[in-house]
Amino acid sequence: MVKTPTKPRSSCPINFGLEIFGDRWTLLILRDMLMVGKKTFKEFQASDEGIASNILTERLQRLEHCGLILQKPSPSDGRRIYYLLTVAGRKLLPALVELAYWGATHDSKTGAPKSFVTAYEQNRDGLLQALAADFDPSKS
Amino acid sequence: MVKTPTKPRSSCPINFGLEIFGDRWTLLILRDMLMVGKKTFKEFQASDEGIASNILTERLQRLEHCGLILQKPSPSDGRRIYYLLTVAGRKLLPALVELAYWGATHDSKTGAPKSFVTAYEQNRDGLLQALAADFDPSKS
DNA sequence: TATTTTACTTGTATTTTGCAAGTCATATCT
DNA sequence: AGATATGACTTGCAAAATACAAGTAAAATA
Repeated sequence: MVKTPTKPRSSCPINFGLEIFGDRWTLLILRDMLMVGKKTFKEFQASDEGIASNILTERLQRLEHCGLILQKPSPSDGRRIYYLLTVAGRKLLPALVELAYWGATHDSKTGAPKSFVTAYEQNRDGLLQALAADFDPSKS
Repeated sequence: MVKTPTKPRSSCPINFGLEIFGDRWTLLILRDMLMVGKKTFKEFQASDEGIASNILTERLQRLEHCGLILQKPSPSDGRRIYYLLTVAGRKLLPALVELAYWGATHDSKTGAPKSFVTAYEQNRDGLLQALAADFDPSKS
């Protein structure tokens, strides 16, 4: 059941984002797509955080509904669906990178690699471009 | 009742942030502090989204618990508590700005001022510095 | 002293989430 | 071809989070 779009609480641009991914799971899916290159249900399910399948289904549908991702069946395997980012979805990369940098520099037990922090601090633009190029779905 | 910190789902730096503000309300409070300059319970409650008082109380306590904000009683009015950002909290500004820019450029009905989008596109660093200076709690 | 303001607290109904198990179409193995 | 496995869901139910309305207490103002 796809959630019928409800009236936004405000016209704030941050609230606009929160109404799409203001929960504990959606941003993790976008992270997996934007920064890890994951594409399938199985791959998202396999992430460390352990999302439940019903939640994953609901979030993927919502993201598609909101125009951040789209489905494309695998040409080689009829069971497999590729979830790919739209242009709007890909534009979230800078926000995700900022969140990742904040977490990497404020969590004393972070698992983020030092290389990420260094890359951000020395050449943010280069990091963004490299990540954008790595996981560009137009190359899949 | 302050939520006792539970074991993180993963060591991902994005997940670290989500466990603090991965809900529909917390980031709005941080927005109000970082970009609007709000400081009191009453001011947060007055925001367009209409947060319930019990939720606001719980979120303020959680943010304090996580070290993103702290309380300081008003010197002039004993009823009033100022909620101020810590250094860690202030460092979330770039992430908030990215989210705001994304929302401003992807919501066709956005209430974000054109000047914000222009300022971001022409001089992101300048915008960040201006916002940081405007709402620096060390000046309150 | 009486009223108002600020920051909560309490209670209850509703909604969302988490977990386990099951379904179903497609694919692979023997 | 038949049996088994895989990928993407669906269902049912308990637990937790959220929304809404109302009430409380300390401090300030009239």
